[in-house]
Amino acid sequence: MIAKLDSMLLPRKKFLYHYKNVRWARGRHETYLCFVVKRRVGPDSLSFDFGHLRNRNGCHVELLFLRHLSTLCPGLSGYGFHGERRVSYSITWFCSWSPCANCSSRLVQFLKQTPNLRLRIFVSRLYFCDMEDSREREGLRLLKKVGVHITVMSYKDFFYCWQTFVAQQSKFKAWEDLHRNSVRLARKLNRILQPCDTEDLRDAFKLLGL
DNA sequence: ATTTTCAAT
Repeated sequence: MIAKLDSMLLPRKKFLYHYKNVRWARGRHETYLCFVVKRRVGPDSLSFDFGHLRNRNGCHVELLFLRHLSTLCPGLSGYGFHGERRVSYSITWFCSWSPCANCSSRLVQFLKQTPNLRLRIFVSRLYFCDMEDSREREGLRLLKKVGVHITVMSYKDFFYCWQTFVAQQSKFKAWEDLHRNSVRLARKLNRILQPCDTEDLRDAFKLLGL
């Protein structure tokens, strides 16, 4: 049992390499996704599962996760006796990259027809989000729109992941600039998710007295 | 100052 559990844990070096939130993440040709699944059956029965995945064979890790979802979340789809959804799940995942445009749109599609699933996404780095009009940025906004909470990982999140998903013998030690990078990325994500329709612009102008 | 990105070779 212990051995099985150990093999589910992420090697220390892999975690540090892939989750490092450096500005120029050269050579990260893999993406890791650490997840926690919570299942609510009755008013107070709560169970718990966790693990990690990485992309394989050209398949992005988010889509791989969706493929595993029915096994991970029994009773997620389908209906109970009286036509009501039977089981509610909440999933939190921590991904080394934010989702690409295609993965975002697939997730949005899935979540729209699965209201009994709540998803919270933490990301270490933002994937192709430099251009103002990038499809990746739009994808993140669509995720927000269907109720996904997307957050940039901070020290406490890396710490939690280290405790939960990593085969470690030592306490988590922050790399140089972890905090600075996290703050920079969080600001960038906020700007991306900031609603910017005309209504809001009008309010902003009013506020500025223009 | 500039650099990368769920590879492809």
